[in-house]
Amino acid sequence: MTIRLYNTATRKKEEFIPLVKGKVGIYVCGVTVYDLCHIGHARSTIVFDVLVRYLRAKGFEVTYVRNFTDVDDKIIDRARQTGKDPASLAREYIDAFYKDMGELGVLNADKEPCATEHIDRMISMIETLIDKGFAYVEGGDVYYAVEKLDDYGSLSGRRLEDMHAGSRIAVDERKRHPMDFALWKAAKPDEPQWSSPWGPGRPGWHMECSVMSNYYLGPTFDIHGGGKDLLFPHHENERAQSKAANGVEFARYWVHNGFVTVESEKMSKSLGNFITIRDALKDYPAEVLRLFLLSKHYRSPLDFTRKDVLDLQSGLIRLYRTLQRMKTIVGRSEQKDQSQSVSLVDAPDGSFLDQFVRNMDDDLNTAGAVGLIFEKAKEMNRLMDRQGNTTDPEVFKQLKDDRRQIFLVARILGILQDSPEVFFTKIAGPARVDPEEIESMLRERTKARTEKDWAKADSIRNRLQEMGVVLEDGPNGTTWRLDV
RNA sequence: GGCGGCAUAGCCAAGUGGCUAAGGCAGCGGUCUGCAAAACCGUUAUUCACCGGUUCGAAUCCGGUUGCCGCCUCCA
Repeated sequence: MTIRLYNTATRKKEEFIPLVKGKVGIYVCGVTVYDLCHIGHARSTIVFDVLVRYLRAKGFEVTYVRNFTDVDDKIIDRARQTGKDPASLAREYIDAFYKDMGELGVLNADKEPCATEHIDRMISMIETLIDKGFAYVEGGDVYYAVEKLDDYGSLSGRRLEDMHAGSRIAVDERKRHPMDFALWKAAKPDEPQWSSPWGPGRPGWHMECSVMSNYYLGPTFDIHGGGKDLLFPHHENERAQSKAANGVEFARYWVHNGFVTVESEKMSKSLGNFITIRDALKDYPAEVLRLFLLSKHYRSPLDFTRKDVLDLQSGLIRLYRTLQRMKTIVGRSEQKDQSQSVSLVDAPDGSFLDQFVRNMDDDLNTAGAVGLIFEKAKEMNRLMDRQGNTTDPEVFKQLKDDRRQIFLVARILGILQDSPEVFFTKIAGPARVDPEEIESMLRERTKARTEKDWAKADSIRNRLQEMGVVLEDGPNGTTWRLDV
């Protein structure tokens, strides 16, 4: 069964057939490291994290490249404002990226290059472009001539004439065409700079991705990803540079994720509605955020509202309750043999795993996949309800098998990775209760209940409720948990 | 002005030509319980913004209308 991906270049869902059978090269535009990452960055990073996990689960050998843009106007500006050195500022936010994305369960890419590590190769590519007549030098700057590439604009579906007509931006008169863009920028005083055949300077933004993707994955590779906003001009220009320099096709499948809005408004510094991952993590456990970002199709816009996130949190709590219940009934899951006993590749038709694969194969329908997990959890609860106190080995086997399957798909989505206790603690916040005291109150209440002193039993329960403790009377006695 | 996308129940959200329109949240009724909690069962869209068209058959394809959004400038 093959994966179908929506290819922005053709505006269609297409069957994904890798260049080399069984192998996938994927390049995703990372972040410019001048500030903390926000939930929009989180969405993009998580979507491609899941894509890579899924490809691997399908048996592909994946080379995943995700870059850091560590030289750029914004970094230079921010460094100036804060009196920091641009390089150390970049380092600081690279560290912050790993910390924040790590908390969200994002795995590292195979290659995570910084632009500044590839300056020499960028210079070489610019030289090639000049030699081939696709670029020209003006003073210490080098520009790419968009008119020289016959299909410039085809990736983003634009025509040069249309853009020309709508453009109201002051055009640098050194450019031969208004849409020409800088490959190399002459250095201004006090800016990071590297020597080049055109004098000291730094590369234009698009160069790094052309060079690094080609360097790690070859001139033609399988998947290029990034946020929708990067389609133009960034990806269009990347593609133009590489195609012109290498004379072959660049990325074969272009995958773009949609934007995150906050309470129906685009995140922007001026509106003050920028939500950093760090701030979001103060309000919600990482998995709630992760699941929320995967609960809508990756290409659709996603509105981040408190109500919707909390609604989803309620759902995740229910999944964890099911897992906790499983633990008390059939015991802990055995991590080791999980991967051997269940597999994505030979799932029987119509089975849970088969349905999961069908959803994910269809342009990474994580929302549909999440729905399946809820259905499976309900099925497990039903089994546990029906079984009650008995210990039917058949039921045990079924439950364990169900749990293995849930964990298999949850690992691909990167959820349900906490133990239920840890998860509930994250939601309830740091414990303010003394377990000893609760146990003692519980004993008192149990005594009252055996004496059918309901008034006393209920008053104890109410007191515990006020302490944030919820009781559950079951056939095997009373258990307590933090109210979430 | 150019390009693109989206409109599915109270809210969020799958489904893109044909079984009874997934799932979650919230609500209501029920089972269980001394009462709760949790879980489960039932229930909440004869209908998928609106109007036409294609088809034996459309939420799903085509045309139009309305509304919302994104990109065209740094942006995940």
